[in-house]
Amino acid sequence: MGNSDSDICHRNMTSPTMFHKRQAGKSQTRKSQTSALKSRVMEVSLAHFSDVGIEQTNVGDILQDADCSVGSLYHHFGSKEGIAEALFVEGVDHFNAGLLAALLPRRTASTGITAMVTFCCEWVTDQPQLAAFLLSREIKLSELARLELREKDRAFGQSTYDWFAPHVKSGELQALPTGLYMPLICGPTLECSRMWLSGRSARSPREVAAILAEASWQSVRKSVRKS
Amino acid sequence: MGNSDSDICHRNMTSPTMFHKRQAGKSQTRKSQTSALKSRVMEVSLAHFSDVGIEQTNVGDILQDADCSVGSLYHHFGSKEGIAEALFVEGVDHFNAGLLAALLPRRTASTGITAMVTFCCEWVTDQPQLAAFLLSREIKLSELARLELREKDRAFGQSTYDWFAPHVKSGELQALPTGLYMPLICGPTLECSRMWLSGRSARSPREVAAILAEASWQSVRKSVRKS
DNA sequence: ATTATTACTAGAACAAAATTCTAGAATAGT
DNA sequence: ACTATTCTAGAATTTTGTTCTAGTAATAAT
Repeated sequence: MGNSDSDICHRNMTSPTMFHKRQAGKSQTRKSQTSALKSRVMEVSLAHFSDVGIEQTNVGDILQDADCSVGSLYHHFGSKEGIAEALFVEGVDHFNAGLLAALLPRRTASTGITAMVTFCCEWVTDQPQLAAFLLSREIKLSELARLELREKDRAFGQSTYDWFAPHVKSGELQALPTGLYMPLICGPTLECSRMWLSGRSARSPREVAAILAEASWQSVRKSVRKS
Repeated sequence: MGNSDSDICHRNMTSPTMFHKRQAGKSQTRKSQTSALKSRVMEVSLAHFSDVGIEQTNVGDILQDADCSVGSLYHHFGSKEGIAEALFVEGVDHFNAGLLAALLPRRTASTGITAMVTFCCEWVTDQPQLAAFLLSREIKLSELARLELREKDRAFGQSTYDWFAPHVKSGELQALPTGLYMPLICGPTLECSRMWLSGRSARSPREVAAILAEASWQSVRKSVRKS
């Protein structure tokens, strides 16, 4: 008798709605339900994406794990790639903001470089899933997102350069093409991160942060050397 | 009149063969036809993969561009990922071999490091498609290929370490955890490569090779400094 | 030389997965 | 109260990767 309600469902029932509200929850406002749904989808998707990649992740799993309907998902994100895109933009924002927050307060070149490298290492080690996803770069961004990202990138580059410039002028840092500071300072760290995230290395970025910071500093400082 | 042969084709024709031989070519040996087909598929696939990624590439396009049938493709590669896997292994072999060939003959630490960085820059600049594909790392390798790759990786790491060891002992290079030499030496270069390949930077790796080489050298040399 | 075996090619058929479509419910705006 | 908009739902469709069956060329075996 308990299963009566599933028995009476009509074959080929066309009306998709009857009693929804998957969340029996105490009728929160629709707005908050919606945003909860969106972040649930993003959270679940990130787990899948960073685990098996975007391609191997199937929408059905996301739907199930996030307890979301097809309609809702496509309404909010447009496509599977759309979810990836949202995650990507959010991740980049978070990382950039953190890095700037770590860098800008530093008053000397060497503490600034150290802060950058250390922040990278901490960030990657603390949120390996997001890091793996961002570094994987298997995302096909939409034209819109691409532009948005490029602008963010530009602004970020500008901010860091504004910090660098005085130290270059004062002779602490080498004068280099603008686009080379980031690769030189963060390149080794990112490479270590990739290796750790993909299991090719056992040492987490955090564990080697000090070495990386020192090496990066040596690579961009302007120094007088013996020999 | 010319189109008669397409008119007489039966509806629901079940026999798939009639007059094959897509290549009207002067009946080369089957063996060479086959290997030509395989490399055509790989070439075409690389172009697509590096352009839009593996996921976004669809098998139909590869089939068409390489003038290959579904059957042949799956006979030779097993799946879309199979093509990617073949490309990946081939690419890694080529890169590793080239790097070792550039490194091993060098007799001093500084010329060796310079040779490594320079080689990376040249290689990436010379074959941007393959480089972009290898660096994207969106390939889901089979268990078999994964093991094969890990072994190659190990052997490669060993070879480079054998070259480094004497220079570490002699005090020219810093003593570092084994896994850190590659990231420190090639990290900045790879980061620059990624930026150039994805259009975020205008300067090709080759153009900045000298700067990168010097910086990497400074980051791993053992030096006595003023200040 | 003839037959058996194997490697390869071909494309229709199939299956699985992404996305669209239709429609109803909740909310906001007037 | 009514209209417009946003959101949810899932069936229906489309797209796309892969399998299957069948045939051909080349090679090995007898």
